[in-house]
Amino acid sequence: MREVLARTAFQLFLERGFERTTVDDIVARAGVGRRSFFRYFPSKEDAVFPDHERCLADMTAFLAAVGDAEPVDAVCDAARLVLRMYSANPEFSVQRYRLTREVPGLRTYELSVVRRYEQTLAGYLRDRYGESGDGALRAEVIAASVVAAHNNGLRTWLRSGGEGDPEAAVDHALGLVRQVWGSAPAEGASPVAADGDVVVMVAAKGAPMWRVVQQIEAVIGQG
Amino acid sequence: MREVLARTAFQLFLERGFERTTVDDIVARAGVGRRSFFRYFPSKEDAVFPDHERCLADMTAFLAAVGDAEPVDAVCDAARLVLRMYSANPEFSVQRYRLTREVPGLRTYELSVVRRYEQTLAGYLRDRYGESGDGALRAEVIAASVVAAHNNGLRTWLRSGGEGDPEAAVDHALGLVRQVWGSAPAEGASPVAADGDVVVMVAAKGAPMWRVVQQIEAVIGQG
DNA sequence: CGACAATATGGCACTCAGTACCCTCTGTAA
DNA sequence: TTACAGAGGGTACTGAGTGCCATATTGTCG
Repeated sequence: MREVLARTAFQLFLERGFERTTVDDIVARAGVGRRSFFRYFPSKEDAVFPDHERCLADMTAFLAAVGDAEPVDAVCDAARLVLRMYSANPEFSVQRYRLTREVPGLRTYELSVVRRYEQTLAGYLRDRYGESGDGALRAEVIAASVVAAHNNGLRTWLRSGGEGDPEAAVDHALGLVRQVWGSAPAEGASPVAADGDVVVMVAAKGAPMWRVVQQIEAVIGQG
Repeated sequence: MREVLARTAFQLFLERGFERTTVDDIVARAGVGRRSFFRYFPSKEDAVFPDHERCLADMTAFLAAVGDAEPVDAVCDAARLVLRMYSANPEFSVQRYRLTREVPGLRTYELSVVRRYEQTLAGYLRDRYGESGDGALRAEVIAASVVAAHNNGLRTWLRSGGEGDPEAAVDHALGLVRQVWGSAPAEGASPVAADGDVVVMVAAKGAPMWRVVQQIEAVIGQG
């Protein structure tokens, strides 16, 4: 029933546009009562994103289950759950993308959903980094970076109409974040230095010690 | 008139809460017609953030005026414009912060405003970095990082009730971003290397050339 | 001074999202 | 059969936001 409503609503949104479709239109075509619509969807916008609640729960569960993996890697993997939700239904995702671009109300709604993902990631990182010092700051900045990178890759794929490999675009985008935040095997290079490699470390004077240590560990494979 | 409405509305929001205050309540107390309210504010939420449009325009103008400054520094400075708007009215900003935290509708609205700042910054960075390669990706990730760092510093100050120096918190937060993204005079270090300084740069093997160059330029002062 | 245009404001009626409350139907257990 | 529970339907209401038109108010020209 919930799915019937979501499907009917989406179809009408594509036909007449989001704002020119009333809830009465939806329930009329679906053959149910108006009250039932709001039982399944708290708002008209929710019918456009019927699967984000589940995905958010999946992400929370995923982060609760990852053990002592590198934190940045963990949140990158968590972000990939969202990508998979999109890539599971390419046609739907592309149509929804186009719809969302055009409707301010849907853009705003999507923002609030994205924000919840970001806060989920930030909460995990805060736990890992600790509240002391700049832990919370790092957590929030990294979470924002991961979300921005993920969305960049995702949108690249969506704009292409769902052609090609979405994982590749997102992996590449997340690679930049992992690289910058120190958990990074840079593309084209082996993740650890082999014996005899000449490793030149470059850092700004006064770079914080945790970053220096993190970089070194990443290169010599002690991370 | 616009300011009278904003002031009256905010006062009522503090007294009765946002949702329990109707537009009719506002215009009744302000002594104007209901229609006039929506002439000045497209929505009830807008009355809570009456100065963001101007600030957004200021940011756009600022970015259009900065010359060939280091891009990350430029967007950090642009973000500080927002901070200054908040710190210009500490009492109001703190009250609004508390109000916004409690009202989902206001949180969502604020998100959409923050997003516009982020897109303004990203647009500037895109121009600077160029569309080719990962320019757009870097622009979006850096913009998201700057916004996240700024908001972290800002919220730290707002949570403290407006005590202390907001600039310090935001400078510190933005310092992390500038540091990570390569335009960084790390705290406590001189921004450029002096003659005879021993500068050891540390980078992962295979790090992209633009980052290495950027780091070097930042340290030896050619950027 | 008066006519007049332009802009600002108020009033009214309407659409529509979202909510509260209550009703009906259907299936199940005793 | 009654008793009950839970899903769905109907009705009426609040309140945001819009369109349209009437009414000041202001400024300018003759």
